[in-house]
Amino acid sequence: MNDRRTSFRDIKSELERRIARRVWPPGAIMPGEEALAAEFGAARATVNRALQELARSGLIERKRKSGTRVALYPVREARLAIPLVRKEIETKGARYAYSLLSREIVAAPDFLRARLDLPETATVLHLRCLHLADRAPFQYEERWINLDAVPDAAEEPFDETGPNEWLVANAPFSRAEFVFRAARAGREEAALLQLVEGEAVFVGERMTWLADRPITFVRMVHPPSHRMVTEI
Amino acid sequence: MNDRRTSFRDIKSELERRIARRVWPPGAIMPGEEALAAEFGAARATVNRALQELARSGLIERKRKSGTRVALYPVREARLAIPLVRKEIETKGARYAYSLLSREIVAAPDFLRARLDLPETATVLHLRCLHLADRAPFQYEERWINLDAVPDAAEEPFDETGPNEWLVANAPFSRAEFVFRAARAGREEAALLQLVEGEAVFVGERMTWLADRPITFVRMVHPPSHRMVTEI
DNA sequence: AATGCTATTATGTCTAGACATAATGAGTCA
DNA sequence: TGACTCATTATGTCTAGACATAATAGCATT
Repeated sequence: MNDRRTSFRDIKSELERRIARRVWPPGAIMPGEEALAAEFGAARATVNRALQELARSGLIERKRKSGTRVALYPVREARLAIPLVRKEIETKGARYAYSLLSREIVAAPDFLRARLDLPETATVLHLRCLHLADRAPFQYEERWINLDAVPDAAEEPFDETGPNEWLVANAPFSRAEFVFRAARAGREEAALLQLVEGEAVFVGERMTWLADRPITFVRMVHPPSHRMVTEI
Repeated sequence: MNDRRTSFRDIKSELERRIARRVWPPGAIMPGEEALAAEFGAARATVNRALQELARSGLIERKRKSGTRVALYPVREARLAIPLVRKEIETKGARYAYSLLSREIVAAPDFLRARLDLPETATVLHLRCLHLADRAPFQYEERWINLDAVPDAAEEPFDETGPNEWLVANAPFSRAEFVFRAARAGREEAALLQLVEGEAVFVGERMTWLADRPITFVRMVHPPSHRMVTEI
């Protein structure tokens, strides 16, 4: 028999169970790390790790001196995987195709400078692409790449593979910000996605930074049939 | 002078910086924990924590025996916080208001039986509510609660506070599925959200289960000004 | 009553050392 | 050649003890 030591996972799931069974109802203060460590026969650091993970997932709230309490309104977190468009399409069993619509190096437009906090002198690579699934338009991508941060991008044609694939392999990021919203298709978007103008489109925007240097901003427009799905 | 010890945060950001500067390009193997610990003059556990956090954020990949390498195709996961509508509105500094539009107990409609995998005999509580931020419509909520799983809900009037607040405190869930999409506002939705019919709305749908028992299905409709924001 | 100091307390983080475990590769045997 | 065993190695986790830090409560002072 392998009597393993109690792991932080065991402690974590036992605490989860107790919270679910309302041994500690929402808002209640839980025992301190010291007490839990004694109960589980583990070191305080082990209990600490379990509690920190629970706090990160939003189930409990911790404050120095005050102690640890079960969250009153647990902010549940869904993990939203952000795959490459190509992978996303291939996962659905459809054939992926890509086409580059335009490519130009320009001074950063005002809205972009504001969004990414770029200097006046910044030049960017502006790309417009279309991603298709089984010949049907799947995503219209409009992207700006900060050439000060990623000068190599200026040498890339991006005519065979999309800029996301290249960036993923060549310009890692440490921070990203996502915005999702609904909008009406403009004339150009509608034409590209084969929609009626004014149709509802699902828009995702992403900004990425690497150690506070802005890397890229991308707008991804999907037809209304698109579903963004996730689960806990 | 207080020459503080090097923290796992310092190590983490220094490693991030080096990855950014391509000291270790994507795919490259980084030094082992032991070596990094020696370099930074810290304990291995401290380096370990920094590396684990970087791995969790997707920037690096770790494997026993093989070592740690900079991710080639970082599969990034955004954490999507799903707060209570009320909290969401209050966080923005707006005044929250709620109103119940209708409440009835009915046999589960077909589409719902299919979505939640309910038996033919299932009865559900059907609620329609409106959430307002500073008197402006913020979210139209249409909800079905499985009364077989949550019988107490039948006793609740839901005229003062919304069903989500009650459920959060009274019916925990273990699994949830989310769908986000764009759609055009129907006549009723448009009227309630004070929009023109056919306007683009942001729709979120959520299904929850507790140990495989379906709890509730909710459709949340937002006006096009709505932004769902998250970051890594 | 209001303010400021101080002790207390629970969490946050670090260290040093240990054992656990997965993955690899080399060596052994049929 | 192929299957198996075993040593090696880097990460994964745990322990015990220590100091750091934020937040609080109580006390003293104004």
